[in-house]
Amino acid sequence: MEVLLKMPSSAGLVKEAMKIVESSISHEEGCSQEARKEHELESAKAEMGVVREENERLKMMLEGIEKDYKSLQLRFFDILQQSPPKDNPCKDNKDSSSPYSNDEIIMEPELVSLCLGRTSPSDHSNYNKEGKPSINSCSKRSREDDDLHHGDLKASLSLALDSKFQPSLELVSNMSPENSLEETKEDEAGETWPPSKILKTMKTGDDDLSQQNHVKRARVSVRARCDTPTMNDGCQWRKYGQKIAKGNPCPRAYYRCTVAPGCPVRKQVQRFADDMSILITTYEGTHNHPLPVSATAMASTTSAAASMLLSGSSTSQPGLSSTATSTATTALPNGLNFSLYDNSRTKQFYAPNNSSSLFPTITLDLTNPSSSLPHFNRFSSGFNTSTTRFPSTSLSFSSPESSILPTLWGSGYNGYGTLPYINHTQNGSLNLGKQSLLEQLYQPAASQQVLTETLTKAITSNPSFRSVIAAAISSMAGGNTSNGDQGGGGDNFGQNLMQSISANPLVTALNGKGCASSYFNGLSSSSNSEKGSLPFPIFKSTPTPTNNDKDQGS
DNA sequence: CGCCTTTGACCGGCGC
DNA sequence: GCGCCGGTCAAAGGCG
Repeated sequence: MEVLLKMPSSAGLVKEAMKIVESSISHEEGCSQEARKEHELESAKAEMGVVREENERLKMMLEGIEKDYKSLQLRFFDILQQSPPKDNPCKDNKDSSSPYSNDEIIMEPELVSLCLGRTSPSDHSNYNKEGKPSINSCSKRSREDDDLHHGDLKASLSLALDSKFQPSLELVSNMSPENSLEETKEDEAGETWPPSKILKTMKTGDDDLSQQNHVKRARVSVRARCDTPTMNDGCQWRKYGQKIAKGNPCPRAYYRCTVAPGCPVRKQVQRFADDMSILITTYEGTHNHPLPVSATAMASTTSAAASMLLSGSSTSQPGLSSTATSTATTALPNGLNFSLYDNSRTKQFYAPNNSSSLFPTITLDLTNPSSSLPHFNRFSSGFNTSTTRFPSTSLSFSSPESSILPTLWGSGYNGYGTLPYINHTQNGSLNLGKQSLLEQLYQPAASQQVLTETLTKAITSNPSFRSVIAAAISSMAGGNTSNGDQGGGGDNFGQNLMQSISANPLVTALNGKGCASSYFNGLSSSSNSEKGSLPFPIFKSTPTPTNNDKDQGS
């Protein structure tokens, strides 16, 4: 639009120049060097003609751009008008003829569900004595959201940084609660993972609810190298069972969140059969209580991954699920690769066990492929991938070359250099090849431009990818100044994200230093209320001298 | 004493 | 209908 303002002024300058030239012509009549002057005049006129032509071309271009802009603007408003606010499931839950109706809402590709484990104590008031969400609070919150956002396709990522520089992480997704898959699960069924006895009553009472509950039991499986029985993800867990699963000599342990009574979140921990050093932790459900700071990062990541999974499982994303070829790899700038796998053809995904195939499962592979796992395909061996009722998705952030963020990911088990390695193989696969996204995020400012373009492409190409990026960034940054601006439209999400990244003083400091670990080290030494633990203790596995299978938060 | 783990039993889903 | 398997329960015992 700057050009638009300048163009008329430039045209005016041309006219004034013409006047000056003409006046000079009349003024200099009768001079002795008339021929020379005329020559100059001719050349000046020719020059003016060229400028005029160029001016006309620019005007034409400007008009075209203006037309395109207006048409796009009109289309944008049309889209906004054609997508009215989604009804709250608390309002019309009984009206849903299909049990998947709410899923469709959740899986709206333009919506980024990042409502994760609750960190705000105020939210705790929304739950009743048993720690279960109350319907009233649900409807209340949804009403507030509706009033606030009027159903706009808005999403914003807010990284809150409190005064003590604690990594108080808050992911704000300013959609109505029904767009949060896990919140919906809790609100609808009252309990995400109801015991079998409760399920019995639910079956007799409301089949729709049970079906919805069944459908939405998305799981997030995290694979990480860990020499301890479990990963320390910040939450408190109580072991309630152990089983020998078929096809794996290592027993599978079942844990239940004990941070708050009645918390439906459970996790399964099992060693990878082919590589005992790899621990497979499968999370299911949503915490119905404020999470410890140390647990928010993992909750963010898993929740966002689950959101990505569900969004991809229902919406056919052109270029991802509908690719005719089994595999398509797109090389993006700065070494960022997108590998798209058609899961139904290549069976590239893997499931930790057979049971996971009963539910949509997303796998976050935090192992370093270069260390002991030469290729991702290795995971697919030994797993039953033939009878999956729900597609599985695996996400791996990989940086085989170097070990970045060792403090972040591998503080407890140094030397593993655990790196996120993304493969999205449910509908598509996201392979962050030589350089992981996170690594790029913390590169020096020299590649900032390329990074911006890369991120913009990635964000805009796959809406679900936004969730993962947001979670990853939030997991890394852990804190940021929140300007409270939640009015960013869905189209602006990527832009807002980039602005958040660039405006983030932490990232700025990182860019200045060019070293993430130094930043995190400094952060960890600056202030820490978590008993000396790092501010991002996800996947930190504290070496336990005993054989206890404890996985208590730090 | 309270919390935790262990472990066998039980239940439900699924395939044959 | 039966067996397999995953998931859960709950009693028993251990530990701080």
